[in-house]
Amino acid sequence: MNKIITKESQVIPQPFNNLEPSKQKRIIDAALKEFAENGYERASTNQIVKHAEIGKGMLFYYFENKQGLYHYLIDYAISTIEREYLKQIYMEERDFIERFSQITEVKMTYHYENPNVSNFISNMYLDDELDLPEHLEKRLGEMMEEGLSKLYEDIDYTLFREDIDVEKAFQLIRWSMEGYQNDLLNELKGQNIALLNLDPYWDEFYEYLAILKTTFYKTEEE
Amino acid sequence: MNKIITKESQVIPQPFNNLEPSKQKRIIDAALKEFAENGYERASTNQIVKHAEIGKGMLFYYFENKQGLYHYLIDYAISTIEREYLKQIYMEERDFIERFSQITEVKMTYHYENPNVSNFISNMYLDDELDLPEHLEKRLGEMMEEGLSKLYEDIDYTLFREDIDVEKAFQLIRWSMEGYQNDLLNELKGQNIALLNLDPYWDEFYEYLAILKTTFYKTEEE
DNA sequence: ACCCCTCTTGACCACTCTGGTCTAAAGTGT
DNA sequence: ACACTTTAGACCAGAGTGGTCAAGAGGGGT
Repeated sequence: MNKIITKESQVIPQPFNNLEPSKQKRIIDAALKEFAENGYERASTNQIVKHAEIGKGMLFYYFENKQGLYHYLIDYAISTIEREYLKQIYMEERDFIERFSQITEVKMTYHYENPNVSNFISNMYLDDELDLPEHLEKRLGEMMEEGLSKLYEDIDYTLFREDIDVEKAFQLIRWSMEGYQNDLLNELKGQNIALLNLDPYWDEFYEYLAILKTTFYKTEEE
Repeated sequence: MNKIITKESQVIPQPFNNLEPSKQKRIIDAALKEFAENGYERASTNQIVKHAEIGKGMLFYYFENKQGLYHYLIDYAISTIEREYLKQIYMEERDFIERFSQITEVKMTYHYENPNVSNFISNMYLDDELDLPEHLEKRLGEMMEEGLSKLYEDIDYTLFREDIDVEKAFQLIRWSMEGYQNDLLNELKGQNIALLNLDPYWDEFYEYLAILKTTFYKTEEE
């Protein structure tokens, strides 16, 4: 017997956990990438073992089957996102634009340090017709909720000018920053980020933030 | 001989053009959808003939091969987009927010009346590793350029408040409206739009526009 | 020397699907 | 009756699928 069953009756692949971390990482990365690029159905276990540089048999020795691997990856992705992205957000900042700016920075950093996880999770949401076990659905829901609370909790409403609806202002600011982020990601796609100096983009980003503050916040004169 | 060669040495499928329009449409729609959902490589000609309700042989009687069909569809898509979307934009409106609002309306209408073309073209841009013949690349470029000029040409800069960079304001407004549009499309995805009353969403959209005007345009007091 | 257990490989399986061909027939016009 | 166009789908060779399994490698205990 080389699998143990936890209280949640979730199968933990023991031999896999005992692997040298570098090999573990190779497999996880290869799998995340394959699923991210192709979705669950079309992802090929043959491609995964090829890129992970392991024999075909090993994948099914470590994991029960393709679906088991996929569920493991979702679990893995949620854990790193919570640990390395959500937990990094500094909640003492009560200025909405500053808070969101910080979230954008953390998110971009995370995206470039874990591109496979990042792509895997966003494409997983697009994959229809896959039903996940309850405990994963639950964890995804919790992650979602935690993300939302990081965005909106404890925000100082009094900074906003009074002639506009604050909730709508939130959305407009969110769309603006996400739009900048998307355009940027698109522009830099395919380039090796390690060789790239992102500072000019951050400067540009801060200029946009300044405009958002000018337009959506109260003017400071008495 | 049932193909004719034009001056641009582009193959026009003559028997296909002589088809009853309803059958033509069935084939085009089935193909657009299959390519949109799967990308060029993974789109299946078997699925196309099945959904178009024609025999397998017919597809290769009408078109030289899979690639010929794909190129025909790109050409077709560009034509309808130019005719039914770009040409509908009213250029006399010099207020940027109003202009963009109008573009959003036309685009949404087009999207719901031609969802297959719309999805086909946007997913085509995501498809790497396909190189198109020069005349198609050229037409795509022209379409792009026409779209951009519809957005920015002849805009009245004097409406904007003077303490912000107008170019950056353009982007912020663009991201805001595109963000609203994306969120909405996402929310309504899968629902039958014919049965849906979109008016409340338009009302909400106009409220956002009002805020954008309040924040980015000059106040009218003397 | 031997056993036992874990770890590893890749050939192999039965199956599905691929783009494309081709034969044979049905329709159409004269 | 004949020529021509249009139609359907069985068929092809090849590639790829998730998953299995027999065979062996490595290492610790005796």
